[in-house]
Amino acid sequence: MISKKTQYGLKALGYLAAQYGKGPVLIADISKKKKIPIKFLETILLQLKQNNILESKKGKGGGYYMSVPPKSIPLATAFRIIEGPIAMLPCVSLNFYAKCKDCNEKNCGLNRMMILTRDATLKVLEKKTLYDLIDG
Amino acid sequence: MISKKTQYGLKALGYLAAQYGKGPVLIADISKKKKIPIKFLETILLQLKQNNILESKKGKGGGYYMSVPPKSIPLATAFRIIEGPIAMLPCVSLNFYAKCKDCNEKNCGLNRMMILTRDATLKVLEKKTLYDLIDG
DNA sequence: TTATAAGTCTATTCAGTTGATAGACAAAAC
DNA sequence: GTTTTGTCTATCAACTGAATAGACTTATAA
Repeated sequence: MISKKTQYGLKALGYLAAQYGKGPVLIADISKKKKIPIKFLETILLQLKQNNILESKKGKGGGYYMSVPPKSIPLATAFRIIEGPIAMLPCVSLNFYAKCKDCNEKNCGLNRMMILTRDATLKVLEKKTLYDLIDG
Repeated sequence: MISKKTQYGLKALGYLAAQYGKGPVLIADISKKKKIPIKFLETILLQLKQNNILESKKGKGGGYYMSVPPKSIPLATAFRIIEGPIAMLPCVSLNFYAKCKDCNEKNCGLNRMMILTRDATLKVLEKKTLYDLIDG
């Protein structure tokens, strides 16, 4: 199960993907349309900006927007920024790897299975993009 | 990321799968070999027993054991008992479904993507079994 | 140049879950 | 009937998730 934060973040990205090319969108607008607590949403959008998924403009007429085509950003990229690892265990994570204490990975049955599921999930998340999050 | 509990539980099952047919195995033995805190392990094994994945015998010569071939139990079954849902969101879960408040599922881009990843994961976890958790 | 509209940052809160431990209890074997 | 083993209840600290409040900064436009 992913966190509410990730769920909110991906929903917001889907909304911004749909508005791509139409200029900045207010946080308050996203919050209202996607039913996301506004203060919570603020922190998520900021994090996405700091990781170059979004850009923003302050002041009147400001807001958040995508500066590259939604199709150019895989879901996996956004997912890793908001949620973190895609893998089910640190010892099979590509981007957040951590060694498994008390366990020889080369020999571990669980490790083998978790690699299989990781690859299956990754195949989807690497191929699909923010464009695919658009409703309808 | 799955919980330590699930990680411990699956490791224990791999160990018991390897001992299939050899009689009861002590909790203390599993704990020692798999480096799992014994009291924590107790609760996990009990839960697996209550869900018919394991059987147990009290008293001298007792312990936990599998009463059906490890190959007959898909990983998905054990996973759902210990961890819960396999899907990333309640609104795409087959066994733990919950409606998505404030969101029309038929229309939701995120919903569509999460179904794809769920199916990819499920394909592995339904096909592989406790037998595949055996080390080596 | 000032009023206002927006995003940015810090900090705090509260609830729930995770991971773990202690100790009493119950049943089976010898 | 004593020892060995699993079962149950209770409790705990630590962490994380989700959310909120409020002060601060920057940009626009009148």
